[in-house]
Amino acid sequence: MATGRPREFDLDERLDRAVAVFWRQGYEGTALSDLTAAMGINRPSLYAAYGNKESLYRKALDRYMDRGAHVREAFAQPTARAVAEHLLRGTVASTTGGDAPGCLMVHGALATGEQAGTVRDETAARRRANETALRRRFEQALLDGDLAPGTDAPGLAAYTVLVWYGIAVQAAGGATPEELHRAVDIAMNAFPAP
Amino acid sequence: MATGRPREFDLDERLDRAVAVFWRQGYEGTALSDLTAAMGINRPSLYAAYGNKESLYRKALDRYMDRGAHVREAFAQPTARAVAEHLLRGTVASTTGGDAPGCLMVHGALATGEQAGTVRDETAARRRANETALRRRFEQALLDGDLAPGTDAPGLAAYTVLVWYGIAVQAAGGATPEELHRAVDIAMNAFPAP
DNA sequence: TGAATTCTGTACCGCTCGGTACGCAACGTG
DNA sequence: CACGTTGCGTACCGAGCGGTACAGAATTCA
Repeated sequence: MATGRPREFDLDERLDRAVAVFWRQGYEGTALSDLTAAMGINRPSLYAAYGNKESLYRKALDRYMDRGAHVREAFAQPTARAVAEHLLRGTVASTTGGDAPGCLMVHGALATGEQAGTVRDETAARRRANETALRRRFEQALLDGDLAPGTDAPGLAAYTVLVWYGIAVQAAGGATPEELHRAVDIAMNAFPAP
Repeated sequence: MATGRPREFDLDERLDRAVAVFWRQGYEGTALSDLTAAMGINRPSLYAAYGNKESLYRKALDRYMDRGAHVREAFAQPTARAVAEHLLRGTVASTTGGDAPGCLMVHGALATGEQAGTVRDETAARRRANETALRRRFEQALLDGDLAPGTDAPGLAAYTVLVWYGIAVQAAGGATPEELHRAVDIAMNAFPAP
């Protein structure tokens, strides 16, 4: 069986560049020509390797979440409070650092036209998945005795992601890490003490 | 002096419909054909009355902020804590009620392509203006003795808008008012007590 | 070396985008 | 009623969109 001409670029490395573009410009603000220019490949190569624009966006979302190391690290923290603080501090860092401001899961496709409805829903579903994971973690903390009995774990999860995504919005608008860390200082006061 | 044929529609009433479309779909997700269909006017009428798409969007932003009664009401509350709580409760109501989910100032143009850069910056500037206004209100509260001396008023303002915009993001993803109110219950714990 | 297979680059497709030219209709004024 | 002025509706514009056909180049296997 013949294998054919080998691909001349690395799939993941070019996908990272696509992530950066979607991150900066959102799904609808990104044209295929933006993607091909940033990725350094031609259009047919893009289609052969990643499928159409929507499919590429989904792959970019996957890649983005896989690379969000601070989220995994956060969930591994020993206490609910540490989980939340690690998450929020890490979010400040990742939304104001390097590639692009903000968070792909927030402004990749927050409000869109009808055509991009499935993309918008998919992005929203991933945000909800974060909340669900956090709620489970907090419910575990309740069982562990790490959170006081009677603590509203779902409410706490809703509150935490809300701050999370609020950070992303403000970062997209040019907020500085210092400013956001001060806000996180205050946000942590809402958390049960220990 | 001759006055010419009178306009056959009400400027503000049709502008409200444009607000609803931008609110639902964002700036880049909204085509002119979406606007003309929703507003019930033809394209040349739209251009004559409101200017081009970008100009219409700005007018929609103005209209949206003018109609955001809960924000004005919030700023008139007697204490800093009441200002914040009124603001957040009102945001929950307005982002999950009637017209469209979320907040135009958040997802009207959060991340965009280069073409819409000025629109994105304009929208971000309005978000910053909210923060500035809130900071001033809190600094006044400090002078009033309503906030304890040494309280971080800018940080508190940054925190409050962060929760504000976080609510908008979650509402856009389909969060219920009950869920968001529970999160606000917790968010208020971060506020200095009285 | 030749056949089969796969990637690359050019050049193109139909469609929709934001924006406008132009002729007609509706008004106030003389 | 004639005129100037303004809004309305149709029909159109160039440009850019997402997506693809096709021919040539690069590779493996027989």
